[in-house]
Amino acid sequence: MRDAPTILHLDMDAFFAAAEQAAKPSLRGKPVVVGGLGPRGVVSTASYEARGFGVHSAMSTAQARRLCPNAAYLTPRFSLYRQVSDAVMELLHALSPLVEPLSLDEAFVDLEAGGIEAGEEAARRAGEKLRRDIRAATTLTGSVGLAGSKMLAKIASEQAKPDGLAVIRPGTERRLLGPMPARILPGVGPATAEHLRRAGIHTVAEIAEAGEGELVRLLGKAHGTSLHAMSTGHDDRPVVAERDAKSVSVEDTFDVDLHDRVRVRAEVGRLADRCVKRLRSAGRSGRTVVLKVRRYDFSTLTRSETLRGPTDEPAVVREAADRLLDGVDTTGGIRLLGVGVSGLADFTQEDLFAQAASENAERAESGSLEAEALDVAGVTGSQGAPAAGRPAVRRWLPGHDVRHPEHGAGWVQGSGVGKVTVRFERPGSAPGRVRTFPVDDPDLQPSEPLPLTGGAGQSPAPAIRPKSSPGAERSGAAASRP
DNA sequence: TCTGGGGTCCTAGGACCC
DNA sequence: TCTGGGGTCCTAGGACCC
Repeated sequence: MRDAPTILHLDMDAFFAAAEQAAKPSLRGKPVVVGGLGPRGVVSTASYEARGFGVHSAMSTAQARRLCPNAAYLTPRFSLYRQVSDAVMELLHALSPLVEPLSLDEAFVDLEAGGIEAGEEAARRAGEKLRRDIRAATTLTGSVGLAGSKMLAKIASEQAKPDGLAVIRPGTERRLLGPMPARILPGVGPATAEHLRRAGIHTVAEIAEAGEGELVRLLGKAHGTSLHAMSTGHDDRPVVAERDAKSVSVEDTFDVDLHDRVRVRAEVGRLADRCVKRLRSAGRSGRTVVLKVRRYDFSTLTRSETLRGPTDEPAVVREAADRLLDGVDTTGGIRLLGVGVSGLADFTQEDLFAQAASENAERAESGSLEAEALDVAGVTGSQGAPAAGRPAVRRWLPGHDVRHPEHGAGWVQGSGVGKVTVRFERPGSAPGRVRTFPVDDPDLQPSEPLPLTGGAGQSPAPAIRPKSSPGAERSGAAASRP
């Protein structure tokens, strides 16, 4: 707890959806939903326009379509979000060396460690300047919360949304928090809220009144003590710079439940390989292999095995996952499979040789954008990956970038019955026109996201990273429907 | 066509060791 | 041959977060 609001929390507004609207002029001012588009997909982010129809994160995409059939439904493009995120994080580091990212679009900053004067006015000035800089560098808006602790800074940014800044003045926290529902405290999810409700506790003030002993009895030692402290406004957690990951995992939900044991085994093998690829690219190895299985009825189980030492060998992880699968009953159908590695270590000496070899192999492989497009979608589903030997049909994922020698840069609006429709526009352009092509048109090529600023001219080459540049003021936000 | 994917932290029980 | 009290590691599950 600090007596000046020197902890800043930044939260970008509707991040994925806003990035898509910035990249696609025809979508500005329109409902946009980013998420999984398959039959079992869920919403990652809904634009504020879509939220007006009741669409929100974690809702099934099928339900979102019922609520808002006219929204643009797009698959996530993490390379774009990472690009924008890097630019934002760079601005945060300009404020202070002590930055704790929570996700691509959210972070804490310790202003005190950045040498910013301890007082409300100085904090406000820093926060407003940050918001201006973010808008200039990315065209996107972010909301800023300022307070004397992490918890309060986060609550403040939530109150500031969208596109605002809020300060919680030290000394006012108990009065402010007291009437709020218990759910606003970090760590109170659906289960804990229900638990508390059954004990007659609904608000933050009631948590404080219940007392630490009662909360520990209700929720356990760790949860109870921390929750009671939070309810009285006490939170001494420091801002800590990014920590090393403790586990790496990949998982796939299938469009249709898997029944064939052979197929299940094959999928586990693929997941193990993908997991190891990620492990290696992070320069890590791990000791415990975890298999995750979700059955047809959504019941979920995990099985794990700890090896004698850390590994980053695909064969070792695959075989461990395979052994774990032996002990799992798959009758009735499998909805999801996952493979993870935990107990991470940095590389051991003998790993280094193998690592160099595998990285060479990976570099040779990484040339294909199509491969990446398939991978990013995480689309396995009923059709699954194309069987070896069969030519892969190009999949045009809604929202992803393409390039055409005549029409230039555009994005996939939809595809089906052998056709793909593309809207030709780019971040700095006016809303563009739609054209239709055969799915196998050789002129149409998948492409990388263009930067949101700086590349607004004719230059076809995407810049490495968008640098601070105001760019042309956007116009024509209310353009024709897609 | 209810319920993604990537993480973190905590709890609890059993094995094993001293 | 009737039973104690740790500590650490491993496994499994659950809650939560974005």
